[in-house]
Amino acid sequence: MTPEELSAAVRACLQEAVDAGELALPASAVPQSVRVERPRNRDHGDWATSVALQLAKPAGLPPRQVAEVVAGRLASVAGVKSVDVAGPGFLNVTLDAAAAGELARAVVEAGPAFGRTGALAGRKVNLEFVSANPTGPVHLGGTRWAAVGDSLARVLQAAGADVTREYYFNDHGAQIDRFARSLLARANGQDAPEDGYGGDYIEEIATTIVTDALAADGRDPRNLPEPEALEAFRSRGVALMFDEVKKSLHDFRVDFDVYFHEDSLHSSGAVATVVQQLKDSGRLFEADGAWWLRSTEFGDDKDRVVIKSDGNPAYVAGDLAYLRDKRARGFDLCIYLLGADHHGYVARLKAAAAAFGDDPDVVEVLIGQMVNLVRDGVPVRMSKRAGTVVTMEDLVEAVGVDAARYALVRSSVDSQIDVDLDLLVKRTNDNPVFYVQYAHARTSGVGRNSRDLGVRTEDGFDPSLLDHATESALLAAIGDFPRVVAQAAELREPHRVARYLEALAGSYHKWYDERRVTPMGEEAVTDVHRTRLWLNDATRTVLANGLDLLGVGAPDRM
RNA sequence: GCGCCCGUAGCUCAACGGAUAGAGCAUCUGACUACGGAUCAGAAGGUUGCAGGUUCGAGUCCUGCCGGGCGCGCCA
Repeated sequence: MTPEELSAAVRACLQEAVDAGELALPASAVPQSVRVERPRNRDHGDWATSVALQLAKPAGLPPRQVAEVVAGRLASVAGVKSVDVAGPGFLNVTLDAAAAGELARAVVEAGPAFGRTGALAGRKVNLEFVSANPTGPVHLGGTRWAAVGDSLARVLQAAGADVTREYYFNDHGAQIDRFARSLLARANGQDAPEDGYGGDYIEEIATTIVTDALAADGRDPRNLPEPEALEAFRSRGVALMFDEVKKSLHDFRVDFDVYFHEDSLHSSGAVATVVQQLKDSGRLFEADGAWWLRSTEFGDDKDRVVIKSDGNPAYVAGDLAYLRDKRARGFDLCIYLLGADHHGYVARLKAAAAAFGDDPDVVEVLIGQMVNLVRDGVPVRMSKRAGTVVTMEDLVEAVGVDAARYALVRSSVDSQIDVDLDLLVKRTNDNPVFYVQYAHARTSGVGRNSRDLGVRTEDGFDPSLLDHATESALLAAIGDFPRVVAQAAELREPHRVARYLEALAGSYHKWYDERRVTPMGEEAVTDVHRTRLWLNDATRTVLANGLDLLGVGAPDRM
């Protein structure tokens, strides 16, 4: 029996009780779906629901009395072993071992599909994340958003959404000009300008640009007149940096469906069109020589300049056109994953939607807190000047993709997290990813061993044999997976999957310690071995599906 | 000053408004002569920053403080 089936059974019992006049409840008070959860304390049964507590008030009865009514009916449902009313009115349900054990087969047969739901079916979602400026490599903060964003995309897809991963490439404006000037200066052996970029990578790119140009046609771009030289270094530099960023992301197993170039919004005239539309609809006003969007009408804390007094579009102009573009491409939900230093954008992006008469709820902004670099327990301020910037490549080189992704995705984005490179390099066991991966490797090993000794799942399955406490705990954990995934998708919190996997791995290790799958010596193969192998394989399926949602490998051996 | 996030075990972090607040690491004690000990069993460790409030029930919601982070450009 799956939790979904139990939930439906509880609801049916409620409905019956209402129909029979045992509960005086308005039809609207009967919940559409009853929440069934694993109790924290295993003594409280396999599953629990607090529905009686919630219905006590509308029913005008003490909660325990409501619970008794439901319990009486639920106890006779096939597969339910016992129902207890506990505490203030919780319903604690224990399933027949056989009914609970059926889950093992269902999971194995579902395979990679187990955990997928239709919770977000029909939603066309644009998920924008990382979107770092092409003026340098992806740093630690961007790495967090890469891990979280990609995992969130996978979780949303598992919930049935149609997801496009998108990267907004800010290849337009003053920052890029500074980048180009920095490259040119370095190519000429000069220091970077005061407001420029000075990392080693600038030197490398500058050198590459010159070398490539000389190899191509023998013309040194440094000898061009300054405007042309700047343009040469700008376009080549951005392209090289872009390639490097893409490569880092790819090596981190994060590939975007769309790399959107901000510059294209300006060169295509999209920005001009959008500005004209806003002028026509009276959403813009002129003051101090500039054109302003009256975004305060839509919840922003101040109005925003869209066209600067020098006639050039301000950054928001690109945001406006970009959101229009996303909507025109058919997305009904546009999620932005941004760092805490951008939280001021939330109101602005919502206003960008509202200014066009669009529903602000199509824009959803997730603000993630910063990543601190720590060395020996002391926070290190990341600074390009001091050479203390840690990049995505540094992190991967130090701990590997699996450990890096897992460490960054297992915490809520609301929490600031500390990354201590020295610690991660020294004691990688600190990372719970190995606990989870080891559990998967163990399921694989058990499968290999038992099959070598002739245990075949297809020869038998008797779920009533799964009667040990560690077995009901493991089955309950397995059964919880679809709910966890759906909840992670709904709340946009992929870290829940990681925490769930740690608990599942724990349940598996405890079971492994208590129950043996592989026959000993000349022992004959029986349904006990076969049935346990089903449970082993079911666990392996869920661990693999869960790790996949995090973009972390599920090794067969470690 | 205003806005957003955070404050939970020694450390890093969890916990749809639910029952005795949980994991990992660190500390201590046990378990390999048969599935890999990257494991398991157990101990210790907490006034969930403080003070009020909401209700059957608050780490979670509301108000006010205290502490930390990040923002508040005709920069991008």
